[in-house]
Amino acid sequence: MAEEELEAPEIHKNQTIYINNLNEKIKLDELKRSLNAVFSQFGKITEVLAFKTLKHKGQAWVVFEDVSSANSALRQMQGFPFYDKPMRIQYAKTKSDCIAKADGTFVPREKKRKHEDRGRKKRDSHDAGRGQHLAFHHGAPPLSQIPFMGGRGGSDGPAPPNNILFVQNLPHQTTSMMLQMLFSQCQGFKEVRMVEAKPGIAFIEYENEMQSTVAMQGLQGFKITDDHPMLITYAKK
DNA sequence: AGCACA
Repeated sequence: MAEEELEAPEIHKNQTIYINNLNEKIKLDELKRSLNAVFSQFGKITEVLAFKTLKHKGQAWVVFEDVSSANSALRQMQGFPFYDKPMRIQYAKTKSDCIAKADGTFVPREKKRKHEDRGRKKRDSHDAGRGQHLAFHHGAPPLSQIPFMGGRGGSDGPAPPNNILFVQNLPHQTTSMMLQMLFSQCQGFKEVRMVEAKPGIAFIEYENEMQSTVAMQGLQGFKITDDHPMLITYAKK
């Protein structure tokens, strides 16, 4: 008895993760860019998918090139506060089309045909247009501004730039000295303020917004410990 | 809650 939760060895892993409990107020385009921003630290992302239909609101699929990336993303970002809601992450149930296409195993699903005419396999061979995906520019993050601070304001969009940054998801043992060492590397650094009453968060002040923005982009998702990628947003004014 | 490939 008393075996510590041995994770079932038979979870069917997938290089695609399925995320739900996402903030539904966020526009799809922004949501996908933010997901790309947070998850690209775990490996190359092939595609991020999200839909706005009723059945699919608040959910997204992030397709990695490797299962190992998906695996660490799943474990490390589980419950990560994202637009003020903890992400719930699982492996996707099925292989993503873009992966199947690269595999050569893609078989176009027929949409609700009553009679399946299985006699016809149109040009099945190995067409599959390989390499038509890789939709994301992971090498050069397009995040001129990382927008997942919709949270408190939600519908009013991302918090406006601020020379003060708000950092969340810090591990408990974080000290202001650690943060100072990290954030003082960026131009314009002024000071770190931690809130004793609230572990896990900090405020980092820069001389101006340009500088705080650079720092945010540079340190977004930085892990002081392995299971706590920091989430940096602009502080509310 | 909700597992798709628009």
